[in-house]
Amino acid sequence: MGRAPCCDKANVKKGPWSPEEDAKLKAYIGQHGTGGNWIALPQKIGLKRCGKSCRLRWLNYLRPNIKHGGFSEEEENIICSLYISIGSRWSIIAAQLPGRTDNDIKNYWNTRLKKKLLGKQRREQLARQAISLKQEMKRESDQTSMVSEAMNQVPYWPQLPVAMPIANPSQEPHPNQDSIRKLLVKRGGRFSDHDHQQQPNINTTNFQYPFDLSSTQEQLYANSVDTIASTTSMSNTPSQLPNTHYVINGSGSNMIQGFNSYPIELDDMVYSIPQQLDELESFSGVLDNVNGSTGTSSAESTSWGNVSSLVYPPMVSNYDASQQGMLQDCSFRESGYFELQ
DNA sequence: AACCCTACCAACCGCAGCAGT
DNA sequence: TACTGCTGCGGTTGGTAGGGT
Repeated sequence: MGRAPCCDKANVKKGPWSPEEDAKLKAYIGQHGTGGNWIALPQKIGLKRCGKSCRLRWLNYLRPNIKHGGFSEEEENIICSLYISIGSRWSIIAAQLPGRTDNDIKNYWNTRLKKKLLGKQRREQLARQAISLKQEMKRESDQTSMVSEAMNQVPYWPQLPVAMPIANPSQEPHPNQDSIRKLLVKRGGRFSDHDHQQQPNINTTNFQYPFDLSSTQEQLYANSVDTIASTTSMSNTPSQLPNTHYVINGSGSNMIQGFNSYPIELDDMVYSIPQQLDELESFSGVLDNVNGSTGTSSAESTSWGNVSSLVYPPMVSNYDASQQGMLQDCSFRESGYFELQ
């Protein structure tokens, strides 16, 4: 029944790897590969390490052609675009960036990109608030003589949609669910029994990324954007904004789109993200909810088939929605999409 | 010089799905 | 069929370097 225990946890070394350990692991894998069994590997080499630890060390640090730090602007754009599109599926995002590991990208996002984007958003919102305050003061001074009339007016700040689950009217699987799933699987995702078998093999020295390593960063970026855009509902929902078109698809694809047919600059992206301020933080949370996932990881290992009938409209502050004139434009289409137009 | 704070990053941990027995 | 190990993934933690006071 079963197999031998993974490792004796009381007898394994933890913490930073020494150069000697690195050399041993690198030399062994370079010569023999991992043998498809990370658990047995440390014993073979004579390392007092857990197999998981060896695997992590190899994948994140010792593997050939690994790049550390120094993310380019193109790479930043790719990371942001994909994060907005698919959430914190770091392995899929990493598959788009040659030499980058999911851990590296995750760290880079958490320590820099997230702050960069949030900071940008906050500055932008403050600027908008200042303008609005000015307008409001002007409006009030204009209206001091019309107080009684104003009492009968429609409230200035209209009621906005709130983040409540809304039943998907159609209950039908989204037609693009399959293509999206295929894309993510192709990128190395894990979404179903069938999909799992198609994961790229990363366990030997002849590891290859699932894309053309000769591609330039620009091509990679364009490919990532175009591929995802082409697999989703761009064609039947033309963009109304100059840069982007966002759809929270509640009928199964659990995609939030932020793509058009040309690259989105980081700055543009900040302005076109529909949610305000902390919404960026909760992007993955929204995805979690849509996925029905209750764990800490965002949609980790969630089957697309589980996604069913919940639609979470983006939360937009009354203030910002009013400023942007978006209220009347927020609508549910018959198809079950919620759109910001 | 000493302390504190912040940012960064390597590594660990727990979970989920698959596979072997 | 049930149990349990293996693998991969994403979230989190802890050590450390660097800057400020």
